[in-house]
Amino acid sequence: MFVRVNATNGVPVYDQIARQVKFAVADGALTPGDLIPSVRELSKELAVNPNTVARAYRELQNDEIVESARGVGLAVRQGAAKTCRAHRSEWVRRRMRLALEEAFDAGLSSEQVEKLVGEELRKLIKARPSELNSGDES
Amino acid sequence: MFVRVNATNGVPVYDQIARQVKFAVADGALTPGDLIPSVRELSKELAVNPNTVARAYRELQNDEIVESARGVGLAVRQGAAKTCRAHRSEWVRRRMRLALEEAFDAGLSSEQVEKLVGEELRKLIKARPSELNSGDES
Amino acid sequence: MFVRVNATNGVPVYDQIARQVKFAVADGALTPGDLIPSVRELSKELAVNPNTVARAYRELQNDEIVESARGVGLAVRQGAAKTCRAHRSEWVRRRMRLALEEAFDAGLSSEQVEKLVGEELRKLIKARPSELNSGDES
Amino acid sequence: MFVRVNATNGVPVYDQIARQVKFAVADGALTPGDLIPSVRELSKELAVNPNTVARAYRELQNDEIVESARGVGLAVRQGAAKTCRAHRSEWVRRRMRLALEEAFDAGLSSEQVEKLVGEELRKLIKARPSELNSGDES
DNA sequence: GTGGTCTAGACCACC
DNA sequence: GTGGTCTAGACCACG
Repeated sequence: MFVRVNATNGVPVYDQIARQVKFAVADGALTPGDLIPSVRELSKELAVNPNTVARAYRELQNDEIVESARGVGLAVRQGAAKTCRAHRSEWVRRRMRLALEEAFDAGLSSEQVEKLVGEELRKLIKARPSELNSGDES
Repeated sequence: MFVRVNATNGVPVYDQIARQVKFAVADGALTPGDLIPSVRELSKELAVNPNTVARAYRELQNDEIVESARGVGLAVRQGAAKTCRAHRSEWVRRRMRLALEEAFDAGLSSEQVEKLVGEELRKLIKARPSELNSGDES
Repeated sequence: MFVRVNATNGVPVYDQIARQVKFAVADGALTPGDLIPSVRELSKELAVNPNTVARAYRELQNDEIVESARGVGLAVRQGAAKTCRAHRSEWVRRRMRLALEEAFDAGLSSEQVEKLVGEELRKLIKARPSELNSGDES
Repeated sequence: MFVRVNATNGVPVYDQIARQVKFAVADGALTPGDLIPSVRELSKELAVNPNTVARAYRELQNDEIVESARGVGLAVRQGAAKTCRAHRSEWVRRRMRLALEEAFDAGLSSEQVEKLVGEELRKLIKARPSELNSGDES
């Protein structure tokens, strides 16, 4: 299954779920017409309350990623992949920009920031050598 | 004044205050013996609840950045600059690592992440040309 | 075929089916004695659960629009046209009144409502020039 | 108070609340900077569960009508009036268009629809003579 | 079986 | 005091 939640990192569980579904769509792991796991199923699998999953799914409907197929379940909408890639891109960019701004606000020079980013990036690439290439950004 | 807070960005106000004081010390804008603004003064200036400022100052005392000069106020401690630079460095690194990890978790390839970071970094450097060089990192 | 359903617009599918059969009778597209499509036939054509069609047909029997012709199917009853026209009229009126009430509840003035209704009405008439005149209202 | 809910008309309570707050902003009854009633307060007044109010308020935040002032409450955002008038207008229009489309789909001629709308409109205006003029539509 | 709404109540962080 | 998150469980309409 494509969803994994961490209940202890402060990020709301419903948010983690919604985001991971979006990323799965962005990657093509879910394609238009696919049904996403039922609320009850996923809530059992993740051992969280069904309402929490329902809340994540509600957000996916608000964002027009998914639509309700009456009495059947929730299906990925046409064109969702594009939306999801855009969301993902935007989201990652925003997080990155925030981190960089914080570094500058902390009083570091651009050289210091550049050096620090490079170091952390290299560490992470070394730690995750097996990254599969995924959907390109819009 | 060296403190500016944003009440609507989700970051706790007391946290913003404490951090900015630390950064001011790291930069040498505050040096050992300097008094930091009184709780009432700063709370008035920032239009913030005095309890919030008090909480920030409590954290600064816990972290041994400032100490109470009885009857006078709170003064920056000897050796605080070193501590603050270490805090700053550690904090910025952690934030950066988190942002990068999130980017990978979102399914981006290392090339995509590298490109994106570079873009955002260049944007920010252009937007803030007047960065003063500040204390080097431990 | 005179029935078309939209599974994603929130209106119950069985309701859409029942109503459209009634409207067909009101218009004279179905006349007393005509057999309506079998449950299995219609369910296959609409790609809908047979239970859903069955439920629609049950309502039509309750409303005395159709009756079971044993071993043959369901047939439009004598006098059904009059009933259907009445249902149609009542239903349309109720929907219209609700929409208008909502507009007032939203805080619009009667002038604003009048203007808005006129605009939408003109748009629709332009978009559907080929309306056939149908049964007059009771 | 500017909110009144009807728990028996099928429309979700949280939806009624969110919409009525929007309409209050559209009308200028709430202006930017105003705090909307606290979750607990409104839930007590309407005798509904606090979570239900919270859900309505969450939607208002998603729609950028309102923003959280940390520890203080939810405040109407700058520019919300414009957004709210647009939402209101769009919403009323959509409801009206649906009702009119339904009338045509039911097989009525444009003359019949026009007549029917006129009748219902006159009835309602007579029943609500004291409509105050409110914010114009964008 | 599916999702949707609502209630009741706990716990948290923040001001 | 404020909102935010999560749990637990009930009830409903739909297929």
